Amino acid sequence: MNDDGYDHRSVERRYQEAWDEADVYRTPDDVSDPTYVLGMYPYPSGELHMGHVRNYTITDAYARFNRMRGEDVLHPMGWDAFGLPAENAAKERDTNPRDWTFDCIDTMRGQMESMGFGYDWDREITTCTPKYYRWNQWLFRRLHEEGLVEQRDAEVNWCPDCETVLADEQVEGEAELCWRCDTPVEQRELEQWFLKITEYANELIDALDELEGWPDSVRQMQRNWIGRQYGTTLPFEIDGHGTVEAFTTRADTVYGATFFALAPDHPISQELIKTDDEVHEFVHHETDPEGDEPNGVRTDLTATNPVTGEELPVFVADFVLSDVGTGALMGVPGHDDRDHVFATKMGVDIVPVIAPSDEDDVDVSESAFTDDGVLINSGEYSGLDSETARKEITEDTEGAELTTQYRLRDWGISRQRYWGTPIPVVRCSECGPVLVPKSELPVELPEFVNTTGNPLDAATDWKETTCPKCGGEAVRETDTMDTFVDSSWYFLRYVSPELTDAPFDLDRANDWMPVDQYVGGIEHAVMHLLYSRFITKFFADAEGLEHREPFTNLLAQGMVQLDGSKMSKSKGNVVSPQEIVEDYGADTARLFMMQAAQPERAFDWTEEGVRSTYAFLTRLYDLVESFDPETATGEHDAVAAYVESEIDATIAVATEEYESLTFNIALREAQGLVRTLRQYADYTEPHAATFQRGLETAVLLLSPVAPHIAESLYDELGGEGFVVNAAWPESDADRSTAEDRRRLVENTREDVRQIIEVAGIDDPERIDVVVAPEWKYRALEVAVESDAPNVIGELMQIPEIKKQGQAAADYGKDLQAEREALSVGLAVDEEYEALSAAAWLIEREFDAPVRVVHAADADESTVAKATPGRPAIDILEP
RNA sequence: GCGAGGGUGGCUGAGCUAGGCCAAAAGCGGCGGGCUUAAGACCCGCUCCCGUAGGGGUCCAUGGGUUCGAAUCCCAUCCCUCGCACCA
Repeated sequence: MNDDGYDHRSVERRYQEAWDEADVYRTPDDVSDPTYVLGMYPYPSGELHMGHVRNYTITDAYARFNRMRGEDVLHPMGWDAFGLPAENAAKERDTNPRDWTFDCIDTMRGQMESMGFGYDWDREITTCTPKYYRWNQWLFRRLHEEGLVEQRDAEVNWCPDCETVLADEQVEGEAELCWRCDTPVEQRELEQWFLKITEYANELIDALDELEGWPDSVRQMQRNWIGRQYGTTLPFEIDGHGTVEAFTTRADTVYGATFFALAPDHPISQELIKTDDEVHEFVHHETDPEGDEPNGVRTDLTATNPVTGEELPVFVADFVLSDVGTGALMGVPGHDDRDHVFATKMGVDIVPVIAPSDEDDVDVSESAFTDDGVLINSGEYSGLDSETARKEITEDTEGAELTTQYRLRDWGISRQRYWGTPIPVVRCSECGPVLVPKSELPVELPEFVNTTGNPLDAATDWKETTCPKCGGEAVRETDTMDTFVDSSWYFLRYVSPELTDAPFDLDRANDWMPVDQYVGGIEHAVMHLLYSRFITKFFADAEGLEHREPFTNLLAQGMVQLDGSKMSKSKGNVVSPQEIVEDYGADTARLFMMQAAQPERAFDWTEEGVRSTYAFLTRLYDLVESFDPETATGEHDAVAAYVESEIDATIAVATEEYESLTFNIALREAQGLVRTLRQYADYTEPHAATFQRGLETAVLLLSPVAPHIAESLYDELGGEGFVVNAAWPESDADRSTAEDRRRLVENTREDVRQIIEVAGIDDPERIDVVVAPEWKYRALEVAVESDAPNVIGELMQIPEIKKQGQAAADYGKDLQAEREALSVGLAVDEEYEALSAAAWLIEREFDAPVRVVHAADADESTVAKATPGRPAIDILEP
């Protein structure tokens, strides 16, 4: 298909084999503190898609860059191999999840290899193997030992299509759809195993502040998810039903409480159903928690306000949620929007108790005033500001307590599916649930049975066992773990994937962790990343891991789109990586993706972009091929000096950009260098050593992203060994000086063009570029440093300047006028040199000889116009 | 509603966390030129307005402010994207 381009197929195959043979991506166990670069491991669907390619190209390029800079690098890959799709696929294809999964893994590993991703495959992990998941079971035991596992009946999210429970995090949007299959989620009451992530809620939220290597958006999402709120629990007496605690963040508004409300499934509501027909009617028929309107029914009960002693009417209301706060609340219609709506609807009093300030009156008849302010109508507390009042009211009130509430719930990990880690518990009629002893781990999955329910229920031989405690008859727990348990610690397993007596080697993990750069999709902002942080903290507390956070730097990579929308099978707008590799090669695909946009931004895949990237690689290939140092007999002239300075500038910029993972900018530089080299060869006979260095530099700078062709060209240029192991090019160029030089050259060329155009010069005979006299640089320096009100006086103190007479006075006036904007740029010699080196560009463009001259060698009226950073230009017409 | 991030020249999109080097990078598209039998590719320019020597004008969502000076800082408004949401 692309017969015009270089032969990517043979190049890529050759080096993939060579790397493999030389084992170049291996990270030996004895290296010390390698740079740990990790992409989120994939679910082995059997098909590598563009999102994967982008994700793993980022980590691969970064890993290669670090390796070339002499770092030891840990860059492993594995498989998030448990999960429901395997069960569905097995049913469809009449096979079993294990065979299907391993087939998929083999296919995907092959696809990754064809992309040239450099992984240490000796560290590959596969979560569906007993040697991995036994450590999930071990982890479950350890969590249990530390009191962080709990079994309880719970109202759970149930996906009828997946036939399993979902964590809150796995239910999406207002419509409450399953994150995997978009089926509306139902509620069910089931006995569930929970991991008490809430015990870590405070640290999980507080430590976010220190995670400076994470995007703000992700940190904010986690903060929201954890949802910490400081407030007060107040005890309300309800006669005949005892004390009911109500949580409020606004204890300062307690004098404005005019009703009390209970959730429909609150125990008291449930009791009232039996005796109160209206409550029964409401709870069973009218309640509409999904609706926008708050609905409720008045009961015969009253609740005693613990601060004022007032009796408040008690309602059962559907906007009160049993899993928020205590499932009961005090209603303050004057200062809460929703309470206001409800009170208006039910005809409850609305009393203002907070005013914006001392003097202000507040009108709450139409809408609530929800800001903090000053208390009014609040007895002894009137006149206090909201914050103080909250504190005092809480302190003064018997039974009131400062309370912190979280939105975060414990992590329900029970899944009623086959293809997951069996929860290592046996249920004994005598002893209840008993943990499977450590010595009997792993509890391995039985053979798959194709059935409608949970295959583990159907596996009778497996299910029926004896109690480890009393030896009596017992059955195994048939629930398996959420696969997020697998991924909550897999990054630790890579450190010692074969270890048989612990999940990971502690000493090595202490040395190698945390992951220096983690890369993956934003969809894991809460779930996976929160669980991983939780489990890491647990390992720190329980197992002596010396790190409390797993990922130092996190990059959430953007989407790969087609025509502005996400690629997806359902939309049928998928570009297959395999086809691109076939047609253009992995290097083209990788380079195109990396240069198209910053890694965190979405970008559009375009056929045109791919073609032009391929054409670029082909041009580079041809340029290297056609270069013969023997026949390149050019001098080391001004042009060569220019090319050299460009090589150095390119290295300086590209290196910085690679460091910050802004590959797009680094690659633009590298591509710019190739263009410069082509122009060089086009314009004159190149100087062999300079040209050679330029080509080598371009190849090295491109190699992290386009490794195959880089190997081939590196070899062609006489490089030793693999480019993978080559040293990153060095330059002593300073980026800002390099940029000053480029700007000077660009501005000067621009000026020449403008003059020629505006003055209507058709065919210039000669172009003189005159650098400003040295004393002006000196004067500029003085002016920048001076804080005298008028710089001219100060300048005239300097003999060297003073003797310039009127010229000095004129320039001094200019400097004074622009006083605040002045800054020192290049020195006179640097300017002269930069311009001399770039003169050929002007010559070539206007086909006229260019002289770059010092002020001393030029005519006085011309020199007068030259200033530092802005040479005078004199164009001679025939 | 709450929170986060944004609104830049025909389009895409840098710069804006350290205000002056910003009429504002780069790419695309468009225009002109070179190369070529020709097309493509490639190379060189131009692409807000005015201007016969590098000048001037207007400009970075809108309106105000700070400053000698603002795309860059502050305030308000409008719009967009994302996350959370009857959260007490």
